[in-house]
Amino acid sequence: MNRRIILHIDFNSYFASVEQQANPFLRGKPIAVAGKGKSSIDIATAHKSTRRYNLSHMQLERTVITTASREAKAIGVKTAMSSTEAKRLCPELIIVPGDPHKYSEITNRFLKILRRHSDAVQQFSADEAFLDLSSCKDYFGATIVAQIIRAEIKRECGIACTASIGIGPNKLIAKLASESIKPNGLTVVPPKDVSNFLLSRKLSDVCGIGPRIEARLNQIGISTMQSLRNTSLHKLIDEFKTSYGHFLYAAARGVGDDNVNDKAEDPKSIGHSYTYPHDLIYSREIKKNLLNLCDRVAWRMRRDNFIGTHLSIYARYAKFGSVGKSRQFSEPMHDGLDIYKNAWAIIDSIRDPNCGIRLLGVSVSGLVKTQMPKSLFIKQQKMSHALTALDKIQTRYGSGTWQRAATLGTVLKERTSGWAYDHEI
DNA sequence: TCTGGGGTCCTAGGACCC
DNA sequence: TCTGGGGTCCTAGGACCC
Repeated sequence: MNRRIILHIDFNSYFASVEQQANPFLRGKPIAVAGKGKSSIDIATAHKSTRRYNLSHMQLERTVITTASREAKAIGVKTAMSSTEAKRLCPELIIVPGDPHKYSEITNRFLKILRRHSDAVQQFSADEAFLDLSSCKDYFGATIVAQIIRAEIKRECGIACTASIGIGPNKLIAKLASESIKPNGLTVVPPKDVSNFLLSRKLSDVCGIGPRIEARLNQIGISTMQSLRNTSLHKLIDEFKTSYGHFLYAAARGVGDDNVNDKAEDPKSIGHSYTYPHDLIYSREIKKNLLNLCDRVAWRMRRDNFIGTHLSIYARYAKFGSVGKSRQFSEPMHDGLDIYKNAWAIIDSIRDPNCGIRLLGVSVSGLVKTQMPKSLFIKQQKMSHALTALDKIQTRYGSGTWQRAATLGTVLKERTSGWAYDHEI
């Protein structure tokens, strides 16, 4: 029988740990990472007056905690808590703006370590991965590998970075195991222990059962893993449809996917969204921020050689209603202005002119990998070099140091030959 | 209890085609 | 013009993950 041994590894307080590793001043202190920092036009004014390691009041208002350090968690600061609430709870909390580049560097280092120990490594998120350790003789052998991995991470990623590890016969059990002891845990659940281990878990511990599903399960009298196991497949399918019903039935029995897919798959969509420090009211400011988002999406598409045909736009209003619309286009998009042109047509058709916009989102899907035409590619390379240089300036001097001319009080007007800037406003 | 930003997958209904 | 079945595409919305 082809029995698998799967390891799941999860960095503890990942972003916060990386920040503490990078800056000894932050070690041992309650810190939290919030927002992405320096990511949009309108954040600029909010950012200028801040000290290096704390977000301004204005930025604080509309960001949530992405990661809390161990010290902050001890005081009750949690992921997804609003920054203002976190600060109220823990006034000495140091809030650090997130730095995705820094984290992806550490993630690459982390994945490199894992690949020394298995050919099949599947990255699950920035700070989580699955490894197929079926080549180990038994669970004891896999446990030794886990200890070596942990020692290597400590040595190569830094003392502040710790990880929890779970080992089990499939991804479902391995992940539940790694989450059962934090931080720095190592939990091994061989097949003979799966049943008892699973019954000791809560419904919401299972990856795939969120708060809504949990509430629905409670409503039909299922509140524990045991009661889920006692429920017939027929009843689960009746309540949750075929695919999800089968998932729940299998999960209750510890049956899950054991295929560690080590091929990095192409993304299905590329998007950006942003919550503005001030609500966007006028068409002009919506346009300039929309163009900025479209530029960022297009930039990533170009960088990774994607074109896309499906565009989704999302807006959240100041009073918390929201609208979303998506549309399929026959002409593939790869340019910021193309995306902007379509995005504005969509948003203009659906938005409520009486409501300020709190959040704007742009996402392109229907992605196809393509080799750009050479002339276009050279042009884009020049543009990409320019943007890289501009990004560096922005990183050094703060957000808003540069922006497209079109977003400086001008709007775009369509001409027969294409799009042009026009001083309409 | 509505507080981000990056994603994924699933379902349902309508339109359209053969 | 109506009726029926099977299939696909498009769009909206919901739920989940970190």
